[in-house]
Parts: sequence; C-alpha cells; structure tokens
Amino acid sequence: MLEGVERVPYMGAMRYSRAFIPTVKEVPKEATMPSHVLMLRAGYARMVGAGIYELLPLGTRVLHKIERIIREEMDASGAQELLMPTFLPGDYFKESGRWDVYGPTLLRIKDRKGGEYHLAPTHEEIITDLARREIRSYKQLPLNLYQIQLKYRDEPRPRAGLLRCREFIMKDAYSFDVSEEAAVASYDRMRDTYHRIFRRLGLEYRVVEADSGAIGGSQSAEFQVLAQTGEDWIVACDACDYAANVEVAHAGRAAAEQGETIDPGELEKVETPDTRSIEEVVGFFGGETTKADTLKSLLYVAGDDIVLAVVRGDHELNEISLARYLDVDEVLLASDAAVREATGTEIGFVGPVGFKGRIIADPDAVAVRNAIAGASETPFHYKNVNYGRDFEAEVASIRQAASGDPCPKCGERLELYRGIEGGHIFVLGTHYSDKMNATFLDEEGKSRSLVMGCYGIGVSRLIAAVIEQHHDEQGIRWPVPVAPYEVIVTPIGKDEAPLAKATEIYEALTAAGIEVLLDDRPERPGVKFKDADLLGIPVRLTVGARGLKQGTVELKKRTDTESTEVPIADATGAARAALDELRG
RNA sequence: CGGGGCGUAGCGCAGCUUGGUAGCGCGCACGGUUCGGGACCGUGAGGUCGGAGGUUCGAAUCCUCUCGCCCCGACCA
Repeated sequence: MLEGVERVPYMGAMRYSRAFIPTVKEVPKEATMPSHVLMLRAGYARMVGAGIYELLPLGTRVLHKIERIIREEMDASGAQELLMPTFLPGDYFKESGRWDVYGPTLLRIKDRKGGEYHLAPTHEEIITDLARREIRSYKQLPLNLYQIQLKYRDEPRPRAGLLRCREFIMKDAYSFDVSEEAAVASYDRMRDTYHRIFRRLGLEYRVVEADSGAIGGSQSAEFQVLAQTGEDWIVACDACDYAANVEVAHAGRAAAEQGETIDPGELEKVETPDTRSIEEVVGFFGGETTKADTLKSLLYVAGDDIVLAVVRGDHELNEISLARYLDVDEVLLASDAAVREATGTEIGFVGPVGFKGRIIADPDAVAVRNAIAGASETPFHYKNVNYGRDFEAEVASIRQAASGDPCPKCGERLELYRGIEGGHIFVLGTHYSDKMNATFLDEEGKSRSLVMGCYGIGVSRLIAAVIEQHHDEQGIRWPVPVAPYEVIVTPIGKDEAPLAKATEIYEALTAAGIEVLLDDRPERPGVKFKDADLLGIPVRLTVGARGLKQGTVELKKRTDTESTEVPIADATGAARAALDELRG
C-alpha cells in the first residue's frame, strides 16, 4: 500500500495547480507560424534543437488522442500493430539501394566496432525482411501491419515547429498481397480508413494525386490538410473530385480562348537591352503586352541531353512533368555556362526560333499568336513568333497548374490551395519484394513476389496541423476528439465557496467519464480566462460567487463568444450536451 | 548548400556605431493592498554578454575563427 499518495484517475482529471503547463505571455522569437507559437506559448511543447522537440504533458495527451483514433480505425480495418526497431543495421538499406539513394537525409551511426547503422527514416526494408522470413504461403495473405513510432530524417531544413522535424512520430502501415489487384483492394481499404481518421480528427483536407517520389510505386495519393501555412501547393476542382499536388497537376485545355483567328504578323527582331525576366520584357514592350503574350524558354539538362522547355510567359514550368515526359529521374536547370554553350546567348534571350535541339513546348505556349520570345542572340527578342511557322516542338503539358485553370477532368475552374501533407498512401507493387527476394507460394505452388503497399500518417505533424486549422487570436481551439481535456472548470474569486463548488462539479464530471482540468490556482480571473483560452479546452465552466447566489454556473464554448447560465445541478449534463454538440 | 537576420538573466529586448567592468519589461521569491478578462506598491534572487583566440592598461562593444537558432531559396516520405 502506498500511504499518502493521492490517486488520480488515469485519463480523466487534473488539478491545474499540480499540472505542468508552463504557459508564456510573450511570443518565442524562433516561432513564426501559429501552431508553433501556440504550442510553445500554451505549454504543449519545447524545442531542444532544430527540428527536435519535447512534448510536454498537454502535448502528449493530444498525441495520445490522435494515436488512439488512428489505432481504432487501423484495427477496425483489419491491420495489426507491431513495433520495429528504430536503430538499424545498414545492411537492409544497402540491400535495397537506399543506403546511397537517401543520401545525407539518412542519419548514420557507427557503433564501437565501426559497424554501420542508421536511424530509421521509414521501414519498407525492415518489414520486407520480416515478411520474407515469415510469409511463405498465399494462405497467410493478405496481411497489413502497422506501427506508430519515432522516425528520423536529417532534413536539410527543419522548420515550422512540429511540421517539419528531424525526429517525428509517424504511423506507417505495410500491406502484403498476392497480386496487383489484391494490393489495390488493400490500398482502397486504407484510403477509406484514412478518410475516417482525418474526419475524426476534425480536419479539413483533400485527397490529391501526388508524385510517388523516391519510394516508387504505381499509385499514390496524399491526404493534404488545408492550411495557408502549408508547405505544399495543391489544386482542386470544386465541381468534381479532381485534386492534385501542383507537382503532378495538369491544367485542362481551355477551348480555343486565344484568338486563333488573329493573323500572324511578320517575324521581327527587336533590340531589347536589359530584359532578362519576363517582367522586364513586358515592361520593355509596354502597351497592351502582357506576360501571356510572351514565351518563357528554359534550358534543361536531362541526363546527357539538353532540351529547351517552352511555357507561356505567365506560366511556371513543372519540372516533375518535364522529367516524366522525358522519362528521366530529374531535370536540372542549365547553368549560365551551359546556356551560353548550347545557344550562344545569355540567359534571358534564349528562344525556340532557330534552336537546333529538342524543344518541348506546353500546349498553352504553342497556342500563343504573335508571341514575344528570345532571339537566341543578346540582346534581342523576336516579335510575332508563331508556332508551326517559326518553330516546331514536341507538345506536352509541362506547366504548373494555377488558380483559375480549367479542370482536366470536368473543365470547371481549378482553385489553388496550400496544404500540409498529413498522410500519403502508395501501391508499391513488387519494388521492394523483388529487390529483397520476398516471395510466397501461390495456389499452384509457384513462387511469386509479394505485392506491397505502404501508408503513412505524420502523427506528430498532425498535432500542429490541427492547430493551424483551429485557433484564433487568443489561442488554440481544439476539436473535442483531440483536446487534451474536454472541460476546464474555473472557480472565480477569493471566497471558499466557488472553489468548493467547482471541486464538486469537477468530481461529478470525472465520475461521468469526462476529462476535466480544475483551475484551482489562486490566480485572478483574468489570468485564468486567458490561460483557458490559450490552452484551447473546448468547454469552460466558470464558477463564481455571482452565479452561485442564483444557483448557476456559466458554460462557455471555446468557439463561442457568449456564455450561457446553467443550473449547478445540471452542470454535468450541460457540459456533456455542449461536448456532443461540438462533436457534431 | 546559397542569400539574409539573430545569439546579453527563465522569456522578450536595450546597451555595441564612439572600449571604462551590464540594464529595462515580463516571469520568479517574500511582504502588503487587490480580486469576473494577463492588478498595484515595496523588497529581493538571478547573467561564463553563445564559444575560442587576438588587439588593448582595459572588450558585451574592435578583429579572426567557430558553434547554435530563425527566415527566404535549393532540397524533401
């Protein structure tokens, strides 16, 4: 027996006077975005180094809430949780080739004997190794295994608090199937599961087409949490379900908007000093000239070749689209020297007319009549450049989609959003199982490669993502399912009565299974209100002498500006009703 | 890795240009007054001025190197 130790319920209750919630008034100077500022100010997290954070008790409670939702939905989908090591021998990544491919992002460690190890940035290899050792028969499939744990990436630039860390918590799941079709079925099931998870977290998000990046794979989708502070740009159609990361988005073709009826003018070379950018070119020609009347010509190195990419002046080139079209891993913008060598002119005066190499032009670029383009001679531009007459090119969609572009699916208007990548799901196929010889025997006794999928959720990142979507000037406004406490009971005034009554209410709420914080600190009302708003607890019950006389307490939702009086006897019921209402 | 900024008390900052031995606000401790939206008065504790080297009688301040953090870009499941 532990004498004299106060027992408190596990999930439910906490007295503020005993809680470790170090709030601060001033904005820490290293933080710029709302979630970062608020997590530090409200005492949810502290920084230890760039991209390395401590989660304090409140932050940990939120993390556990998110994890719990993820576990419930993952388990419901038939996936099973396991734990894999974080500290890994280098052999597995060497076997898959990622020891080299990952480069400096992989945090490498040598042990005392000089053996090469690393901290896991992700676990495809390790799980594939487990699978090849343990899966032998189609009868063991399908199988979906997941884990929630720390991952490490030596990011070139950690930033934005928990949004981009070097150490972070991730849920990832790996599915194993007998065939591509079965793998796609697993993928679809995960997609549904992710919808449930993101909805329960109270997030506004879009599922978007995405680049599958270094992981490879035939299909992938990102779950992008919409936030002005997000790192990714996505386009989405409001009329249909098309949505894509701008990395891979295509703009649909507008129906002959540009006057194809305009007569082509005579090609004319114009001396245009100091016009290296499109802005400067437009400024030089002045008058009615707009960026859309010009062609932007960019020289790219693709493998051993140099190609000229042409987009309309007001458009941005999409390097991923260009690389895909050229079927290379990546394209690099040519250096000044390379441009001079290939074209004999300076950057800013390059153009398609007379270019003696491969030209890739965007459909919108070739549609421009009487365009202005570089003359491949310094310092000159051509006027009245027309595709077909003055230059030829391979036409391919290589520009970034932008706000107002037509949707490639339905033709309606695309809108641009910023997003935080909260989850990413992939069909991997046999990429890893082939490399690592992970096979099983099918019904006919034939050996076949396991067909895999992988599914990540940036769990710690989502804490910040939720705050980005749910805050105001005063502080955080947690959605009920992830709030560290559901109700804060705030006794006001120096008398005994409010604290005594508040304590009763606190105990009643706890008994009713509601998670409560009792602000029993001997602070002035203003301090308590400010802290309650900052912490973001969804429901506040204020117990003051004023109300006690009339037998009422005050109930205020964090998202409301007005409070309501409720009878003391009814406090628990009213709180529960308010929470239910907030949950929707 | 390129460009920019910042390191002085727990937090936010001044002092540096023109060297002379460190200050303000918040927070913290104690006493008193106050008590429905970050109160007030008084007293007090707290600093290797990021680190190393140099110049100088003397360095937070000038010089060199270095480490860390933030922002923009490059990069990025």
